[in-house]
Amino acid sequence: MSEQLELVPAPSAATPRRRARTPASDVPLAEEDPVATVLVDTPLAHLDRPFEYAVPAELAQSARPGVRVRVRFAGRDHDGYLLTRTATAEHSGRLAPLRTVVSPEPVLTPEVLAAARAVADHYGGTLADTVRLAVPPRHARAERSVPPEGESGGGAPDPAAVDRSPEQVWDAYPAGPALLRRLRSGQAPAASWLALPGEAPERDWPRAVAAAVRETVLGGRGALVVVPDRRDVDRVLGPVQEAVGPDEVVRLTADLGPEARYAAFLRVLRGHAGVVVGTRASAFAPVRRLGLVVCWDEADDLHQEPRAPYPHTREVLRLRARSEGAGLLLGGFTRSIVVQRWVQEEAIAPVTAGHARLRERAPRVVVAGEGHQEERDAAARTARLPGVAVSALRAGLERGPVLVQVPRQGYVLGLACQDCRTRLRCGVCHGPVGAGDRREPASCRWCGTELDAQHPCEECGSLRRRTTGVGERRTAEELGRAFPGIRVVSSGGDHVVDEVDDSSALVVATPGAEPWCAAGYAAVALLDGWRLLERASLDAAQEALRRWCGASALARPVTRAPGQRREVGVVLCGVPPHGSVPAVEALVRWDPAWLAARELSDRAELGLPPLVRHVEVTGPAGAVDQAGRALVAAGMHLLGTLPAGDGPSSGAGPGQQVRATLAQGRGRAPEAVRTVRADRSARKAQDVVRLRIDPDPGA
DNA sequence: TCAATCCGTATC
DNA sequence: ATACGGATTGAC
Repeated sequence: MSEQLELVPAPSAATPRRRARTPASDVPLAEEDPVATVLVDTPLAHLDRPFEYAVPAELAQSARPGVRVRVRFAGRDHDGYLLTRTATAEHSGRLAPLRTVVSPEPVLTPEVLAAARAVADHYGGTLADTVRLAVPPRHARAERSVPPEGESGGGAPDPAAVDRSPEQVWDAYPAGPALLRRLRSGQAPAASWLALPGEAPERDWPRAVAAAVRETVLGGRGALVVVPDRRDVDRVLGPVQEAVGPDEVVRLTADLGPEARYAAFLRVLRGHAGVVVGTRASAFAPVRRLGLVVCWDEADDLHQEPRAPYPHTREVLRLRARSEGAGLLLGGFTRSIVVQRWVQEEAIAPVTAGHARLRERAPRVVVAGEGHQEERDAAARTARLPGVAVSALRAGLERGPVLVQVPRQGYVLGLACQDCRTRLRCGVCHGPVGAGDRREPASCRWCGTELDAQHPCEECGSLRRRTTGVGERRTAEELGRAFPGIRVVSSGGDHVVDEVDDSSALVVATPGAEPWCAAGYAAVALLDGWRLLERASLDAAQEALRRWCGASALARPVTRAPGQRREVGVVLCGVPPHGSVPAVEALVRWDPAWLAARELSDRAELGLPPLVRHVEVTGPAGAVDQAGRALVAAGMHLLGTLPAGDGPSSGAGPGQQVRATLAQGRGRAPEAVRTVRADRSARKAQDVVRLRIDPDPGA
């Protein structure tokens, strides 16, 4: 027994012996530039600066700027990026050697590094966090499968091979031709483009994007197109490939999976493809000689990155365009308040259609309950599907598919009495009772008290209930009955339908899940408008208009013989008369810039974001309070603190989730946020606190 | 007076 | 997470 213990010493016997640290002098170092500055991948905000390492001779060739390396840092191995090679060190102590060069691929290009720096600075975040968003995870097999630089394919496209579309898509916009000229000639125009609705497929927005990309590529530069989701990528990809040749374009989305995603990244990095079409993660793609960045539907909150430092696509692209001398095209059917501000400051130029052209293209919008014949019909205003909508849909169905937009997803389901239809109220505080979805128990939206199953209706005493605010599936069933014999297509949530053909069908969809229809919908009904308008968000009006316009723009292009009355294209249901609701008025007049300008001036008067940079702090009350104080000390001022998150609240203790909003005062927001982040990380604060600068109000 | 231990801070 | 330096403590 004892003999065995001696032969095989217990592990503990070995531990007291200090592991010999290899001094840098032991290893022969690179003769030229033996010092490397390394961006160490650590989440610690107070260590957000490059560190210097010695370059062993055997890594002298492979340790080039931009490569991934492994280094010993704080007693542990960390990943990092080699930033520079220098002859002498700034650091006075002894330098640890680089452990390995993970891959000789210089994945962090100087341009992307500069962009990441600018983004990190703008958002008061760390460079390491930002680079993590910019460079996809390595995949060794993909590295072998993509041909090396300069080999096969690639190169500039042959201008003669590129099809010149007979259609001049941008002629509809007075500033359009100049925009294309400047992209072609290597300049850096910046534009807010309000896309025309009701265009035929050969000149709709994907074609316009493709045309702008083509001019850029023909001018010898690359382009980057960022859209909100996968479906939009699919819609843009074809026209762009047609415009510049299929080999010149890559699709860069997270849903490709790690290998395909890294392979696509490498095709861009190694210069095989000069054009990228992707979702927000592709905003940092290392496109060479970047000449154009496009952000489509820039007001969609999918462009807001949910990971620190929470950059917004339009801001990443603006910073990239500025540092790389590229053109900037921010497009959509509507315009965000942020972009409206840039337009008014003349930082970017508006690219919009003339009035005549717009009048010709915009769908005819009717607000249910405002028609003469319905003036006295109270039911028309309150009915879910008023008579005007039914007749517009019925007429449309004779010519093709019709679209019904139902704003359900993500909104609270209400409960009402089955017998008298009175809205159910909380027994404790009289707040509205509802549930996020059918599986969730119903609770009060104000105080969180769960609904007592025995709580009788306040009006009639009944215990029977029905849900209000019906989901798009049930709406589909109901409408199916109202239009017997018609095919019903339902799209939303986990069953999104990408496209429908031009045959008659009743298409019921939630906002953002509307199937694309190449021929255009023969009619569009927007239901339950109040549901969008009543969202408890600063930008409810803007967001409502964005969703209405998004669906309305899918309506069939207006074709009308001279003198003939325009058909009803869009029926908006469930809103108060439009004179009093700006978002409704903006839809009817198809004037998104007007609403954006109005919202912007409202906020200017109140000193609200985005005119003043602001910081949102979310987390446990105690930690948020502490961070808030630090921000106030750094010159910000507190606008307010609200309970955060849905569902039953857990009382008012320090652990309660809250959200504080602060506005920039004398101090600069990024520095203030950086300081708080560094401070928290140095103190090893354990609470999860999220600090966001200028977050999208919808996200 | 010196070693063992604790604590705060930097991490190359 | 460690590792290190300086301060503190405690035994002689």
